[in-house]
Amino acid sequence: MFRVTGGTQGKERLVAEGKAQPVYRRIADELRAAILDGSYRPGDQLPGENQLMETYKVARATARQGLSVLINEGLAVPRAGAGVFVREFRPVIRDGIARLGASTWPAGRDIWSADAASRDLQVDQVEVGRAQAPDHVRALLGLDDSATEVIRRSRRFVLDDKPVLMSVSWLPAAVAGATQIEQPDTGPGGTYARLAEAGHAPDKFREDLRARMPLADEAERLQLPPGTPVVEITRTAYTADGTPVEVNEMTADAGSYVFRYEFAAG
Amino acid sequence: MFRVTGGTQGKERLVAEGKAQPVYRRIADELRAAILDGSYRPGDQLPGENQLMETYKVARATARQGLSVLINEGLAVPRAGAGVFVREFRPVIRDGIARLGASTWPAGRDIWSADAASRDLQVDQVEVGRAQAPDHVRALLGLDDSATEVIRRSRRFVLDDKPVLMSVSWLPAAVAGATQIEQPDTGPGGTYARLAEAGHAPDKFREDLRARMPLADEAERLQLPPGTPVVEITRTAYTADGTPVEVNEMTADAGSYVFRYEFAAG
DNA sequence: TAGTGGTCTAGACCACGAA
DNA sequence: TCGTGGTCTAGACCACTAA
Repeated sequence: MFRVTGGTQGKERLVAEGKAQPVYRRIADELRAAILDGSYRPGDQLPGENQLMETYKVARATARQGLSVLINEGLAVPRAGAGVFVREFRPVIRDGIARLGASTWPAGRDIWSADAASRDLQVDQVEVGRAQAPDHVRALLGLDDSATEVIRRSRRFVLDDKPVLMSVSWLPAAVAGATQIEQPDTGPGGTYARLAEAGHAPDKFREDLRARMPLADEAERLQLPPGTPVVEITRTAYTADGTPVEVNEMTADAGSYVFRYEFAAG
Repeated sequence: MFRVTGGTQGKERLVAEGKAQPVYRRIADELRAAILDGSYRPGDQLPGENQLMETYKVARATARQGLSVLINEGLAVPRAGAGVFVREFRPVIRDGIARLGASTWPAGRDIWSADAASRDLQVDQVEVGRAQAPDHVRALLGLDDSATEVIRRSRRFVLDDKPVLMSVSWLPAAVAGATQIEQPDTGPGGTYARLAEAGHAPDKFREDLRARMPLADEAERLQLPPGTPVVEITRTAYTADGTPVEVNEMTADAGSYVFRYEFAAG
């Protein structure tokens, strides 16, 4: 053989195993197993590209591809210049239905260490003003073409110096115009208290949740490492007579949240 | 210059733009913009590796890396031997709270085309039997060390020939033993009807939702293309006196579901 | 300063899908 | 059969982090 550069070889071994497994998958599988069985704990440094090249006798790109599997699975996080580390997962619980007193519910130990109270939550990048409602918001608010002006409130939430959620809220100008909702600071009780004062008290809520991978700009604004999905929540508030008065679109770092809903049987 | 092989060059252009952007990101950005503005529609084929190599005068690996960005963002799906295509998104709505009659709620046009009724749902890979409860389930069920035996029911749901959800349910043997819950077919009304007959009617539910990337074996069982997160739902059912009687862990294809919760204000 | 990941080149062989 | 993506080699230069 006078082949000078690469090409795939060594399939014999793989075939002999009965399963044609690419090398990079074997690397990924072994690292994954070591992470899941606790050989590497959250925060630990994993073997890097150079070490994997030696251990498995592969080219840089192949070692890299093996690591990229774990990174895309969200099990590992790369830090340029430092190494690849096992991801840590410490979410906050977001209670979708706050009205149910905690006492109503059995204590039931939590899976997640919910020390939310002791954490530091900041609000950031506040933008408030009038705007035209985008199509899907217009549909949800039931606005006809003659009244598409809305109050738009955009904010970012930062937990312990890490951005965790972006929120954009739309309210019909006919409902929320000329109230404190048009100001960055909505005052005590927030938007819903102001809506109540204006005779549009929210009475029912709908939340639609969807998970997907972030676009590049979302990943940047939320400082998401690769392998981190976002949860998109579309919340619509209705008055007692069924009129929609607010649509709130939230984009949350999936690694920072557990979403909890509690409800009674029919 | 007599450099024979690679290395990074052409940074001049990038610096001139004021932002050092790697080539593969520029490729990804331009393709993404074309997808988002509708130049490519869901299902359309995108330019492949070979074409991108020509268009941008880059090596195969670089073109590939550009495409991988879109694939990991879930915007594109690769089909070996065929090409890379714009992803189609047609989720089903899962209603977390079924008790609220549809009539209670304003019609409010849906964002998602919810034609769930006309789709074909199959149940698959059913496994029913006795088992030891894993630690976190034991904690949620409040089992002490003397009574850790549970009924385990594992199933997979397939919608229109595409697996969309895996479900594993655990019930204390003391509660569900010697009932039809131990059989693959639980009979009319299902598990909850049998629990009610046995004097353990579920009265309250808690659902904890979390999104993450699938592990390799989950991606395989759910036939998930890369760039697709899963939603992990941990549902606990309690009787009226607060005793937990079931824990159901579900793993759903995030691309197939929108999760909906509706509730009233406090 | 030494080591890490990030980006890139220029090739190669393969299995698979569509025509 | 031909084009596609999937896997792999063997290099290179860079920016960044940590000691």
